[in-house]
Amino acid sequence: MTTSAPTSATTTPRGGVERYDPATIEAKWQERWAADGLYRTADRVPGKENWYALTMFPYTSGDLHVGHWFAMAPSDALVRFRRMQGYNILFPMGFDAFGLPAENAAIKGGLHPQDWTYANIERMRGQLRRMGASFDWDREVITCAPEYYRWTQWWFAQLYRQGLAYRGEALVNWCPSCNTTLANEQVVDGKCERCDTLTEQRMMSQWFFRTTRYAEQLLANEDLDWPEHVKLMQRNWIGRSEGAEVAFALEEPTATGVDEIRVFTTRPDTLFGVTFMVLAPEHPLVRQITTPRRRKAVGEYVQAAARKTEIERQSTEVTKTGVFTGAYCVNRLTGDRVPVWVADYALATYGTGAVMGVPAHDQRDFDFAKQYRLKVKVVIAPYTGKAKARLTEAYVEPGLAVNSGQFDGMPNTEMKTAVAAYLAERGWGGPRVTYRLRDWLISRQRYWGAPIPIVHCEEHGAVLVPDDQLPVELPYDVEFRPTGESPLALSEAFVNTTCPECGRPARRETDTMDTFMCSSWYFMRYADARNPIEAFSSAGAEAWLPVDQYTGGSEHATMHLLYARFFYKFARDINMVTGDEPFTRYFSQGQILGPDGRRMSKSRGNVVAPDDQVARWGADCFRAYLMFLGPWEQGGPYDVDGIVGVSRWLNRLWTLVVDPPTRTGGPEGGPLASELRRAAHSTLERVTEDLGRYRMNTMIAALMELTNTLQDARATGEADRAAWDEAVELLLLMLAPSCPHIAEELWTRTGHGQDASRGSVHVQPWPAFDPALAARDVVEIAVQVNGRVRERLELPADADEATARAAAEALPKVAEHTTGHEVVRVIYVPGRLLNIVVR
RNA sequence: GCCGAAGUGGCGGAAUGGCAGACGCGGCGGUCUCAAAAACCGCUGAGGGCAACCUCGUGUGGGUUCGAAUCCCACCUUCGGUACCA
Repeated sequence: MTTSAPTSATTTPRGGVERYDPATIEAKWQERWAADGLYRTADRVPGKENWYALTMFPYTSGDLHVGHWFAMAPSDALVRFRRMQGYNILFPMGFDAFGLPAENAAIKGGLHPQDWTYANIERMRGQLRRMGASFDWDREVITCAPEYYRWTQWWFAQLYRQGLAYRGEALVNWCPSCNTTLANEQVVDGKCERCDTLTEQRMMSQWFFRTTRYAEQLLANEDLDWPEHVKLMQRNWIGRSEGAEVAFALEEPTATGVDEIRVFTTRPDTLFGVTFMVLAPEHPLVRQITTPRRRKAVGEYVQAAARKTEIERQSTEVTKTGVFTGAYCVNRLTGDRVPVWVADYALATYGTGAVMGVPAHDQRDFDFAKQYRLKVKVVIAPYTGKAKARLTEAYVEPGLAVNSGQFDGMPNTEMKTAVAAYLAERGWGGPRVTYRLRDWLISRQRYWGAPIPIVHCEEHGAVLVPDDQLPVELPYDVEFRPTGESPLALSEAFVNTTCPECGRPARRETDTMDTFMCSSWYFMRYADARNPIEAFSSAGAEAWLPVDQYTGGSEHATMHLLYARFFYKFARDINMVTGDEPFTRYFSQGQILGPDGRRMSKSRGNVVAPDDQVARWGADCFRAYLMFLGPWEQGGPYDVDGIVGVSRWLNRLWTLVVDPPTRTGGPEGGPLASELRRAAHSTLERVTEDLGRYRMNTMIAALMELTNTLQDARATGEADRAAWDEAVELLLLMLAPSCPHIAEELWTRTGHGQDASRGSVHVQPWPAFDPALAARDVVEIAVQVNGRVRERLELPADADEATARAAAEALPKVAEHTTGHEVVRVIYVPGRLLNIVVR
C-alpha cells in the first residue's frame, strides 16, 4: 500500500530518530500475518477453550463506511484480548450479498447484479484487510454464492417439511417503486425502507414461515446476556396479549354456512357492554353478510380502504370511519342484538380481524360510537363514587362490574378470567393469547435472491425440489424489467422444468427469498464454512455454536436478531445444534454520526470516508480514535479534528520506545522505579477491566496516561532500566488489541518475536495483574468539614481513623472551621476522605 | 400517546454514594527556530479577590444522606423504538 504519509511525519527526522510511519509498518504486518496464517482457526486446540466471536457481516454496498469500522474495530480489539487470554478464537467474516440494491443498480446502470456484487466484495475485502482485523478469511461466507445458497434453499426445504413454511393468500405490504412485497419490519412510517416510497396493501399469494409458532419461546429472552433495551424491543415487537376469543352468533347464517363472528378481546370483562361489532374491510365475512341494500356503500368503503396507504390510514386517526353492513349478530351472554359495521380501524392482520365494540370502556370504540351515534353501555363502575351518567371519554380504569348479570359486583380484574372460563364452558369461546408478531413473509418478486426451491405441477401442486437437486441456480442471463413479477418469471429456461413427482412439465416458483433468510443462519455456516455435503457438520457445531459474543447495531433488534433466534430454535428442533439461543452474549454499539451530529449521508455532505482517514493517520490511529470517541454503546458525532490527539499519542509512544532514555542508570528500586512499576500495573488493572466491560474509551485513556507517565520518567532521567523495560513491555502488550500494527512493530524492535508465528505480540499471554504492585503506599485524601473540602492530606494507605483524624485536626485550615464547634461525627473512608461533622 | 436511553467546561467525554471535569480536542502563554510547521513545557468551568483564598456549578424544582452528577419524587428537553394491535 502506498499512501501518502502524514505530511509532518517523515519530513523532519528528529535527531536521527526514525519517525513513526504507519503506512509502511501496517502494510508490512498485514502481509506478514496473512503469510504466517496467524488467525487461521483450528476447531480444537489442546488446552484451549473455544470462543466464537462474531461481528455482523456487511451488506455488499461497495464501500466500507465509518459505521462498519466503528462496529468491527473494537470487536477485533476484544477478540485479540480474548486470544491473548488463552482462548482458541473463531472470528470469521463474510458478505451479505443478495438484495435489492444490486438489482436496482443493474436496472439503472446496466451492470449485472452478480458482477456489481462481486466487484464490491473485491473492494470491501481490501478495505477490511487494511483495518488490520484478525479475521479468519479461510471461512469467508458469501451469501449469493451457489455453494452457500444451496444450503439456504435446504433450510427452506427443512422448514417446509416440518410444516413451518407455507403458501398463503395474504394482505401484504407492497412497494410500487421496488415492485415487491416487504415484511412489516421493512416498512418504516408507511414507507419502503429502501426507497422511501409509500407502500400499499395488496392481497397476494406468498410464502411464509410460521414464526408465530415460536412466539412464546422468542418472548422468553430475559436470561440472555444482551442489552436490556434490545430484549425489550423484541418483547414489544412480539407483543403478547392475554384475553379471550368470543364467538357472536350471526342473526342470519351466510350462504356458505358460517354462523358466527369471532373476535379477540383483552377485555372479556366488558363483554356485557358490547353495542356494535366491527369487521376489518378485508375480513372474508364482509361480502357474505352485507345486506343487499347496504352492498353499494360497503363495497365502496372496502375499495377505498384498499387504496389507502399506511400513512393515509394513520392520518385518519382523528376521525374514525366505517359503514354499517345491515347485518346483526347476537351477544350470547345478553341476548342483545348487535349491528355489524365495517371500519378500517379494525386490522385484518391482528387477532381475528374483527373487534367487539365496547364504547364505554375503550377509547377507540368510544370515538367510533360518537361518530355514528351508536349506543354506549356502561358495565364497569369506579370503586369509589358512581359511574358517570354521560361519559366524555371511555372509562378504562379498574372497577366493579355493573349491568353484567351474574357478574355484577365482581372486580373487573377477576371478571376477565371468570368470563373467559364461562365462555369456554358454553362453547362460545374461551381464554386465548394473541401476538402482535406476524408470520414471516419471505417471498420477494425479485431476481437477486435465493430462488425458493419449489416446482408447481398441475397435478401435484407445489412440490419441493429434492435436496440432491439443489441448488436451484439463478440463471445469469435474464432481463431486468421492474414488472411486479420476478425477472425470473421472464426466463423460459429457468421457469420450465419437470415435476419431481411425476416428471411431467411444470413451472418453477419464481419468487426469491428475503435476504434476511440468508443472514439468519450464516453464523452457523462459519462453524464449517467449506462443507460441500452439509450445511455444517455436527462436529463444527459442537466446536463453535452457539456464538459466544455477537456485536452489531441494534437496528437489527426486531429483524435479523429475531429471525436468527427463530432459525436457531428450529435448528435445535431438527437436532442440528444444541442450546436454545444463537448468541449467548450480544453487544450493540451505537451509531456513528457525521461531524454535524446528524446521520451521515451523501446528500448532507457529511460523510467521512474511512479510506481517507486511514491514508492520513494510519489504521491503528483510526481504530484507536473510534474507540476513544466515547462509550461504544452510545456512538456519536465523528469529530475530524479530534483524531490528531490519538495520532500525537502514538507518535510519542513510538518515540519513547524507539528512543528510550539514555540515563537509565537510576538506583535500582528507587522511588521513580517503584512509581513506574505502580503506574504500569494499575494501568493493567484498568485496561483488563475496561476490555472486559466493553469500555474501549477509558481503556485508551488509561494507555495514554501510562504513556504520559513514561514520558515524565524519561524527562526526569533517573529511570531504573528494569522498571522502564517492564513498563514498556506491559504497555505494548496492552496496546496490541487496539493498535495491532504499531504494537507488533515495537514488540519486535524491543527484542521480542523474531519468529512471528511464535513471537508475535498477538500470541503472547495477557499479563497477569498483581494488586500488590499496583497499590500505592502513600495516598492523598480529602479533608472535609461539614462536607466541604478544606484541605488535602498525605497519609499511609493503611492509616486508621484515629491517625487520620489526628493529622487532619492538626491542619490550620481545618482547625479554623472546627474550633468553637462541637464535633458531632467523623466519617473516614480510607484512601478517599475524612469528613468532620460539626455543630 | 406508549416504551426505552440520555442531558456534566467552548467541544467529545471521565467520575454510578466520597476531592466533579480523568483522557483528548480547541484556546491562551512559553521553549526551540531567521521564520513557520512539528515537537516539548505551563495555564485553561464560572464569578469575586493584589493574594492566601472564598462563593457558585453536573437540564429544572423538591427530597433522602455527614456527603448526591450518582439514590427517590415531579417536570422539561433531545435521541431511538413503536403507533387504531382490540
